Amino acid sequence: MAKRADARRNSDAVLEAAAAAFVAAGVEAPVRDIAARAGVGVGTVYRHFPTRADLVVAVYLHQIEACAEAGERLLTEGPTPFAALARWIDLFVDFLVTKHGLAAALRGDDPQFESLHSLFLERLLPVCTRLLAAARESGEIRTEIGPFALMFGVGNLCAGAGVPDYDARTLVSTLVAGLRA
Amino acid sequence: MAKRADARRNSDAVLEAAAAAFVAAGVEAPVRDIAARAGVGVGTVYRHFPTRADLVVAVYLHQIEACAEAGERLLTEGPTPFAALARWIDLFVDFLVTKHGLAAALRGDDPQFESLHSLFLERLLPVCTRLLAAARESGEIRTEIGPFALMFGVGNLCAGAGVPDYDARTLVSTLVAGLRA
DNA sequence: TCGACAAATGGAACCATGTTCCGTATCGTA
DNA sequence: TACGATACGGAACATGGTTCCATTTGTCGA
Repeated sequence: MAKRADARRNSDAVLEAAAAAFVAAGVEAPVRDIAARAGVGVGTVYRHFPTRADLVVAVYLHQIEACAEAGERLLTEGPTPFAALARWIDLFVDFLVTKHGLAAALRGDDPQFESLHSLFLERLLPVCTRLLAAARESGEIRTEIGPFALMFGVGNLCAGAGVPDYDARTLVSTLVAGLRA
Repeated sequence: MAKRADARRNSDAVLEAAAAAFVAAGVEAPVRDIAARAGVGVGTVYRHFPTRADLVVAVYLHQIEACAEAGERLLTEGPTPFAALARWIDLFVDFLVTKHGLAAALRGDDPQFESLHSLFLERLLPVCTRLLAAARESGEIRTEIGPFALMFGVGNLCAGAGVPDYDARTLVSTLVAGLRA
C-alpha cells in the first residue's frame, strides 16, 4: 500500500527542517528543534526516521552518491592513480568540512550513527579501496595503510574544522603526501 | 587558611575515583558514577572540581608534564631536530591513545573542556613550537603547517583509537612523513 | 574541654535532551 | 457517509549535567 499523502508531506517537511537545522546547529541538532521547525511532533520525526543517522543519511544521500561516482570517474581521467586518489580525497574532504559536525559523528563509538556508518562503508569504502589499490599497483604508494584506516583518518582530520588556525585540507594534503614512501 | 582535613581527604578520594572511572568508562564518565565510586555526593565533586576538565587535568597533569619535559630533552639528544619532533609526537600519541576518549575531548567545541584545552595549549604547544621551528630551520621540513594545527591534527587522528582496522600510530607516522616536502 | 562559626557535605531538585507510547485525529476507500 | 487503517502529537519517562541550601563537621580560641 502507498504511503498516505499526509505522511509523505510530513516526511518531506521533516527532511527539509533537518537540513536547515543541520546547517544552523550541526548534525547533533536537538530532535525537538527539528520537529518544531517542521511543525510536527517529535513522534512524527521518529516515525519517519527512527534514528538520527537515518535523517543524516536522507539529507546527504545525494552528495554521498555523487562523491562515490566521482571516484569511478577520476580513476579513468586522472593522469595517474595516485593523482586520482588525491583528487577524490579532496572531494571527500570538501564534503565533510562543509557539514558541521558530520566528521565528528563518523567516529564510530556512538551506536546512534550506525546506519550512517554503514552507508559510508558500503558506498564510499569500495571506491577508496579501488583507488588505493590502483595507486599501490602503479608503485606510487608504499605504505601499509588500508582503505578503511585512510578514510577514517581523513574523516578524523576533518573533525573540528572551523577552529581558527586549523585547516583540515592542509593536514589531509600532508597525510596524503606521506603515503608516498 | 589551609584546607580542612576532610576536604583534602574527599578531594583525593574523588581524584582516585575519577582516575578509575576514566579507565573504565572514558573521560566522559558520568559525574554521578565518579561521586558514587568516591563515596561522596555530586555536590562534593563539583566543589573540588568545578568542571570535568579540572578533573581530567588533575588526573593527567603528571603525564602531561612529563611529555612536555621530554620534548626539551629530545631536542638536545636527537640526531636531528626532525627526529626529535617525530619522537616527541610518538610520545604524545602514546599518551593520547591510552586515554579512552581524551583525544575526542580535545576537539575544542565543548566549553566544558576549556581548562583542559588551556593546559595543552600552555604546556605542550610551546614545546611543539620549538621542535617544529628547529626542524624547519634545519631544512628538514617544508610545509606551512603551524604547531597548533599539527598538534590538533595529531590529536584528531588519535580520536577513535580502539576501532578495529584503525591504527592511529601508523596514520600519525604517515602524517609526519608528509611534513618533509 | 567545649562552644561557636566557617567550611564542607550530600542529595534533592532543576534543566536539557533522547526516546517511547498511546489516545486522538485524519486519510482513503467502500 | 461511515469505517478501519494509518499517522499524529506531545505527555511521560530515562539519562546525565548542574545548582542550591539545610545539615553536618572540622577547627580554633577561650
